[in-house]
Amino acid sequence: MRRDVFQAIADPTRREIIGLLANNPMNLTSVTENFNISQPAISKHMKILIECGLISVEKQGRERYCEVKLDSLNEVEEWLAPFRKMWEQRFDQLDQLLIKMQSKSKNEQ
Amino acid sequence: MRRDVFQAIADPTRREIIGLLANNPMNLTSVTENFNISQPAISKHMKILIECGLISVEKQGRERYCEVKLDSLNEVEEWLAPFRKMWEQRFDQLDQLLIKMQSKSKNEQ
DNA sequence: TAATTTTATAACCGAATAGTTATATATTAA
DNA sequence: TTAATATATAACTATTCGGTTATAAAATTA
Repeated sequence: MRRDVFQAIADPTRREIIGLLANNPMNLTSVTENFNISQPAISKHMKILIECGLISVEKQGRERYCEVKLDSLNEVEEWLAPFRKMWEQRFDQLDQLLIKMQSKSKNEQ
Repeated sequence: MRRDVFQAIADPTRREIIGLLANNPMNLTSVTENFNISQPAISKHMKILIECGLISVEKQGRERYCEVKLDSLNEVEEWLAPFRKMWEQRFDQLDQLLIKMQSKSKNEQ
């Protein structure tokens, strides 16, 4: 079973759970109340999120408080970084081209 | 069938394909040579990548030249952005705490 | 102690995923 | 024209995914 951050955030419900918990940590029942799926389904999503370090759980009596571990998203961040750099570079090149074209048209006036 | 960028980059082979093509565009056969899976398997991955705008294909004779569309990764970037912000904020708070603690220990000397 | 609440787990189901092999269809080269 | 090359597609398979219901276990409340 592949179990990594990329696979974890592929599911829209899990992305929502992350967003929900980033704002305020809460227990599993509260998380469940925010969705139209059963508690076991949420438990399963949680298991995946926990297994790849996206969420941590603290036992408090019979409840389990769930919290997002934001730094675990770093793996995605790092994969994305070089592409963002290339993308920005392209924009810079486009900018320079536009500047060149503008100064050229000025000279022609 | 869900088909979005998050699901597309969930597969490690597809992430590799994106990385490969970001460096230099190439045809499907060349992409295939970089992996230990069959040509139809690569074709299927390509279909998914094309369908969610991560890759564009240009027909050139019997070959198909494949190119990454970097801006399509923006969806991931945008989802990640607020979390990165929160994450940085936490570091800032930690920094401020450390500064406070340092100045306090200085006063105590 | 009995009832309630919170969570986990088992067993199941249909659909999706990631691969395979075989084959068809263009296009190019001999 | 025939052979070779590049790609697409069909049919199949095993596994995973995302959900369900039923039930168990642990902790809390009445």
